[in-house]
Amino acid sequence: MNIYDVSKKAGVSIATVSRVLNGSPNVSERTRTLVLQVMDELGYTPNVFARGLGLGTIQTIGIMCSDSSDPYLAHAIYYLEQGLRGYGYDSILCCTGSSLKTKQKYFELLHSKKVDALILAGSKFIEMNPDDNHYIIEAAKELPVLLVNGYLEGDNIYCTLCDDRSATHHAAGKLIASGCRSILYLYTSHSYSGKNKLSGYQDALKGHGLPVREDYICQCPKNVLAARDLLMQLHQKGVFFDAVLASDDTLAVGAVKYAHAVKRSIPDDFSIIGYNNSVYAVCTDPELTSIDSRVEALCSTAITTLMGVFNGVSVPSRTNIAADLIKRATTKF
Amino acid sequence: MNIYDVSKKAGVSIATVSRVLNGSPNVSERTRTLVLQVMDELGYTPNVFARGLGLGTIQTIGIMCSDSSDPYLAHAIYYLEQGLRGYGYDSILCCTGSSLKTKQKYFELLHSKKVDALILAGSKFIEMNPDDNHYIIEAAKELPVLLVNGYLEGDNIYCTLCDDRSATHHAAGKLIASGCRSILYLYTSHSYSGKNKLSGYQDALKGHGLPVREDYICQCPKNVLAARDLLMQLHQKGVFFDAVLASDDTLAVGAVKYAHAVKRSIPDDFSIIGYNNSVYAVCTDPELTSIDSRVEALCSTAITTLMGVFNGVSVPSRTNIAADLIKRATTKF
DNA sequence: TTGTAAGCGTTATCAT
DNA sequence: ATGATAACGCTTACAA
Repeated sequence: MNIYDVSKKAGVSIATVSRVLNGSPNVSERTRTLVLQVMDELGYTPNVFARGLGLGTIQTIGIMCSDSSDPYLAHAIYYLEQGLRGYGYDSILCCTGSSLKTKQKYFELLHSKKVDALILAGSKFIEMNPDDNHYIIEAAKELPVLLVNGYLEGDNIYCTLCDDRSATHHAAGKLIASGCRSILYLYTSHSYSGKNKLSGYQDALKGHGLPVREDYICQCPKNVLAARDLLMQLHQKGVFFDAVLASDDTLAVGAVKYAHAVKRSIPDDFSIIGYNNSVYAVCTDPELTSIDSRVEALCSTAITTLMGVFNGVSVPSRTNIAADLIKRATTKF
Repeated sequence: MNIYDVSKKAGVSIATVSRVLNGSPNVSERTRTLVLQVMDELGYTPNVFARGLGLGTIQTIGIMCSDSSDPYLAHAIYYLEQGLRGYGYDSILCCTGSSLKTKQKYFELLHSKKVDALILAGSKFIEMNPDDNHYIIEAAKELPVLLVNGYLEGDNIYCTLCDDRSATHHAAGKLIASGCRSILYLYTSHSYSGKNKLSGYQDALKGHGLPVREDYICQCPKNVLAARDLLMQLHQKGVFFDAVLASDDTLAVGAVKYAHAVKRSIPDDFSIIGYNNSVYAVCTDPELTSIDSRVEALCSTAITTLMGVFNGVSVPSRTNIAADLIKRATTKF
């Protein structure tokens, strides 16, 4: 079942069939309907490989993420896949893990599969050491690379990101304004966005004349119980804190559980702000105040940008989106 | 940069290059290393389309799921993608939503993309009306179809599923044994697995001589707050229940929040069991007792089965996996 | 408006 | 062990 079968049955040449297939205007209405009807009768579907061979493209975007089971990335994947499909593009997904080596390997793999563009979802793809990002810059010479919540400068590289720095700056400011003086900052990783979040927190403290104490900046695995236990330890060591600002809702949930365990009252003498405004934020009692990083907007902007690139429209190489602070019950404001 | 360039530079024919590419034994060691070296120098990568055209396959599996942002499915996608990649297969992902029409559309789409097999992840793909599943049976004539946690009988269709019926049967039994007499069953949808879960619950009640009351079987959107509010309403209406068995952890979290809101003590006068043993189970205080449906095992079994099919090995058309009951703090046992 | 024929880069089947 | 060459099914000049 191929284009020849259709052309034979319709009594036209394969070129005409191809034209119908590709919506060329140079086909008489009569022939077009005839061919379409024959296609339908035969249940014909064009062979994607042959088409890809001829066109050098296959309407497919490669999406890389470190871990599709992370709720933030899971949502991103959802929005990306849906959005791309709306433009007629398929998505091929790669979960890379977080080692640089595997990231590079999958990057090459997608590249060799001749995807039309590559979307790197999440802030995990940009390494601190600039040399380690070189492979991305190189590859961008051959296909557009989109970063969703990551930043890298380079030709044919487009970034859409949430203004994490302002978000934590604002959030920390609100905590301070509501009376908190010893705000613990909990984070999971030293990514690009991780760095920004941290600096927002630090600047807010400085801006209010509060000391930035290194021992109030704690790294923690992205895990509810790990966060709870970390806070318990700090508590037992006698470290005093009256608020937690977390780089992820998971950690903030851990903070709620810590407060329950040691019977501190939220938000009266202990405030908590999470990040991502995920379902987790609403699982706890009291429910979490959380920063909404607006994944959906991020993803749809990324896709709009990509389509612009495909259409030769001039698009910004970097788009910033402001975060929202969703107030719930773990803060006094 | 193609096979001709390599053949020219290596001074051999393209056939030889192709043989090297495909690891044919009919190549002298000298020629092989020479060709490999030239490939390396030229940075040659074979064109996937041409290859697909010739072979009719592209080492890619289509994965369909209703919503990749659902934690259960997100995990499934992760395990499937990783597992398939381990066998050298790419995954192309489709999030279908839950309407039959779009499911069919994406099914056709993946089919037309000539994926080597189709994996339907989650129980949302099997409709109650047998006619509506006909398209799957038809398509299975042309490529293997794998159901992860769904069941459909048909040629070239392979199912791996969690024994949901036994799981809820066992869980409800434990609740009854621990003194609960009015167990509310909360569920989200009438899928295949949904039906099984429900019947496990019903049989357990019957088995213990307890009445199965229709008004104790409640449908609820898969949403923490919706579940909480539903229980609040029931409570206000004066409906008495001393336990909730939920078809999803999300609903169980809602039950915890309900208990907090009306100040019922867990587990002393109110027990809760969730389903899926997701991160949600550990977000609440007290933490949820939950049924672990063992997605990872499900997915890896599905992949093993698929590879068996590809290799012409005889594989079971249906594999059942027993669930675990993870005891935490929302139950008395 | 339509048809012919030359690619596209592989794999596979012949010979040699 | 190696080389010619015919598929594979499509797109796209170029001709008509």
